[in-house]
Amino acid sequence: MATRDEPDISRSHPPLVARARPATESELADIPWLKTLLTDERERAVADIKVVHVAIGELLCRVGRPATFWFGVIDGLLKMSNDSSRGVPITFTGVPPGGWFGEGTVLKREVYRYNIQALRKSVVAGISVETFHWLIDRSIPFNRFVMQQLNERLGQFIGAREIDRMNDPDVRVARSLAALFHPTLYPGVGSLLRITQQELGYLVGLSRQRVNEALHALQRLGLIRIEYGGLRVLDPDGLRRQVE
DNA sequence: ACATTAAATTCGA
DNA sequence: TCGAATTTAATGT
Repeated sequence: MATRDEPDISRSHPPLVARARPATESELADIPWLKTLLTDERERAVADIKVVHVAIGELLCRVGRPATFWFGVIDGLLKMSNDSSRGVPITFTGVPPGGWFGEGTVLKREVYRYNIQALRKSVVAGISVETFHWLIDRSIPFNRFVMQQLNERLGQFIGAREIDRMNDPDVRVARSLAALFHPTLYPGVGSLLRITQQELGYLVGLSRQRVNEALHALQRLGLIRIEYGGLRVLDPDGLRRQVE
């Protein structure tokens, strides 16, 4: 049997909160919704923001834990998976820098309904449920940002169902890339997507080799350009329009 | 699975 | 502190 090329998810849940620290200026600059707030709102939000560094493979939140934070990715890449406890993963979504998540569960003060795992060494920010609601109660731009996230994510999950059902690996990679590269939902991502072929493999559920082939196929179509340690998206719509 | 190449890190002056 | 040497990581076949 070949060496298992999955990240080790067996480590236990460390006290993330204990490791958290306030955000630096440059980290604050990477939080899209912060710019839309009024001065006093921004002050309160900034005071509440906690930043934590998570190691590769580390779990940020787990199904069933009570929601205490609204999370956003500053740097790195997270994998959101909604997998049944035994067996087949249902849905994967990548959360690149600039993406914020958990609003659904935080809004309803429920428990998390998915696992969040760091696909690479990442920097994650979070604000408390209390501050989240405080902002929801008074800032319209903030509401707009959250609503946009919700709406886009809904579309993503619907789209993910289709992707899971497609057999053609090239198309699966294309569509997954299109999902990752979503300017509205992830303003932090430029046209350059820093993701290794290995990571894409985890995300899409294919071997690294097959991903490599698929990427070259997409490059031949002029949709992307392969670069070391990542790739450049040249034609997001073209990726999205790939059909089996 | 293996060979090649890019990038990150170490180390010596 | 610079850059050459070494190690690690990613790619391509």
